[in-house]
Amino acid sequence: MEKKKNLTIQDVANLAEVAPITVSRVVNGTGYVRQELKDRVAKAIKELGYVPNSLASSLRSKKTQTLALILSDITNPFFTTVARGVQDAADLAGFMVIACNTDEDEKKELKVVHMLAQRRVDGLLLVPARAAKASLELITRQHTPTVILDRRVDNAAADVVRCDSGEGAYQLGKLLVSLGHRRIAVLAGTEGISTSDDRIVGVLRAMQEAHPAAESVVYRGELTPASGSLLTRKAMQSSFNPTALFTANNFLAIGALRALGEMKRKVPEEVALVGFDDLPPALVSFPFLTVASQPAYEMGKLAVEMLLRRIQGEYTGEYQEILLPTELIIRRSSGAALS
Amino acid sequence: MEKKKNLTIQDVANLAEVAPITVSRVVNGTGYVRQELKDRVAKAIKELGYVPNSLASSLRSKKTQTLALILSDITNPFFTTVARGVQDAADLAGFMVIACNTDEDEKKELKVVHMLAQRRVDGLLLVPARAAKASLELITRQHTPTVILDRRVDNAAADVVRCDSGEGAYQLGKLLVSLGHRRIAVLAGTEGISTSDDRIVGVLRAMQEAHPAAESVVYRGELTPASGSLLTRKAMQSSFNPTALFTANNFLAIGALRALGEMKRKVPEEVALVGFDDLPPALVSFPFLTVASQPAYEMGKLAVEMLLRRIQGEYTGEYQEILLPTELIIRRSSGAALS
DNA sequence: TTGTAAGCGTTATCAC
DNA sequence: GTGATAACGCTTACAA
Repeated sequence: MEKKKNLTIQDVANLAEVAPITVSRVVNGTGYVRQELKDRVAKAIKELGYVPNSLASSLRSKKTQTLALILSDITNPFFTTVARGVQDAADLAGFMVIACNTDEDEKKELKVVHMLAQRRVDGLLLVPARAAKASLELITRQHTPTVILDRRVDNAAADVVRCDSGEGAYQLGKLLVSLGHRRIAVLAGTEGISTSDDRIVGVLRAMQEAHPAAESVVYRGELTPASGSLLTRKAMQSSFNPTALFTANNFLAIGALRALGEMKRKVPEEVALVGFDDLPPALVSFPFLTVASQPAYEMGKLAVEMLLRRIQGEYTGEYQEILLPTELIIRRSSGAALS
Repeated sequence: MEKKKNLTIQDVANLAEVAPITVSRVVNGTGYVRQELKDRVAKAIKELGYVPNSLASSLRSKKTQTLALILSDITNPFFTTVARGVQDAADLAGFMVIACNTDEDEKKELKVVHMLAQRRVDGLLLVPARAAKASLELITRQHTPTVILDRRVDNAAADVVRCDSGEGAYQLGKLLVSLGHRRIAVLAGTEGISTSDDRIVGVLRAMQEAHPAAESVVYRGELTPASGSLLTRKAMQSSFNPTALFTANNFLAIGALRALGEMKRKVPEEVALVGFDDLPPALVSFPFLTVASQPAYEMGKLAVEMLLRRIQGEYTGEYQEILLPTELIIRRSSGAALS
């Protein structure tokens, strides 16, 4: 039977005939150490197969070199891409990332934030579930540097990285109007998710500006394909009889497309479809949807860079908001001008 | 300015007028504590807003309640789904998950495993990059309970959860043969990735069994859409002139489909296409690909359950391998029998 | 440039 | 049931 005892810095120190602190300095590259000692320590570390215990180190130094990413659902390709941006940027700086799902549930979110606070993660990247009130309170009390991602939250003690949802939706709305649409069904998430709220406002503004007589009906539900299908059926079967659909996120668009297919309604010939969030090129063989695309990977990367600046004390100024533009990508689903 | 000092168990103990260890017992639900004291402690915790420091706790108890998931690319929907299964199962047991990407690079993998070892994670879920030799050595030396996911590795000191790639590929091969195909191009990852290797063997076996005269050519490259496109062009432009394509993973299939579209080759009329790994329903409006589907979510969940049994000492027997079946899903891309 | 000593915040161990 | 004490493995602060 092997010994289970873990090697400590003391073991290395003994073998290298130096003090533990010297080993620490070599391992972390802090302070001055003669080359000869460095070599001896390095040799001892390799010989023993010593792996430093970062729990002890973190306990003392109050740094965990760990960030956490809290989002609604890692399964959504938009967030998956954000996550990859986060991980790559964290990696470059020597940080690891703990990723957590909230499923848009404020209670789960609070639970998760509490667990992360216990672990003393150095910083948080949060896609807030609705108001995220309790979580943000906890974060503030604990002084955990935080960047809010993708969404707006009022008076949060945190920096923000998000896209201009209103403007993106406005552009999509203008496009639909310019193509002759006067009756648009808007499918969105439940109230309180700022992206959905802003996007609704954006399309509606475009319609009202361009054509006072334009009508629209807003349908709200969860941000899932199933919900997208359901809302689409409701919209298409209502007396409203829309000629175009606007979906507030990618999953809603996928659901809408599926429902329209099942109802044998041709897109874009019979109904035009535009939405938010492009699907990653890696996932789509034949891009079809007209969308306002958000730079997901960049958002993740930027958010980490901002967070690290706070953590490392390079920036201590007021809370900032980085507002990124969306990109309008016109494809077949929006169709040509109505005849 | 607020005090930055974190509250400790001692502060709670003072306020509740008990010993620190009693607070610990209440927080962790270990040992007996009178209800009255429990209440006093709970009240003190709430009043102060005390958040236990799990670094200290882990240092002493040698448990971090943390698992790590190491995979090639979180951006691949197959792995995203696995990750979600992992996170949900870990969540249920009160564990958090650190997710890391290796990009199929053994060096990155080793680096990541080393960082995780420093953090003393309780267990590892590893999708090994090729042989993963160095990583597995480190893991073995550190006695970190590990489950190998999705792939085969020789003599690893770890349990395994994966799918029967050979059998799945065999079924797809049989299907193609039964549809009349005699010249099949096989697109796969580079040598050493067990899933690709096994799948190649599987299709080839089906072909040779059913029809000795059947031919096939294997094209190897990265497991990306770009690589899928490239290999498809090579295959289609060669004198081999295949009537069917077999892709060893989802990204290769997407790339193949894209290339075939650009080459104006109709699927399945001019070329049939079958592949491994279904795309999650949430991502596809109109499922089209004939595939051998792996139960990604289940795999993640099972792997965690297995790992937890090891960690909690409920199972100490020999290393096990759970070999899951794939599901053959026949859709339009494989076409009907050749005329 | 190197070392000594103390302490980070818990929990294991053993006593009461 | 509850508590005192030491220990987990490292780094800070300071001394040499």
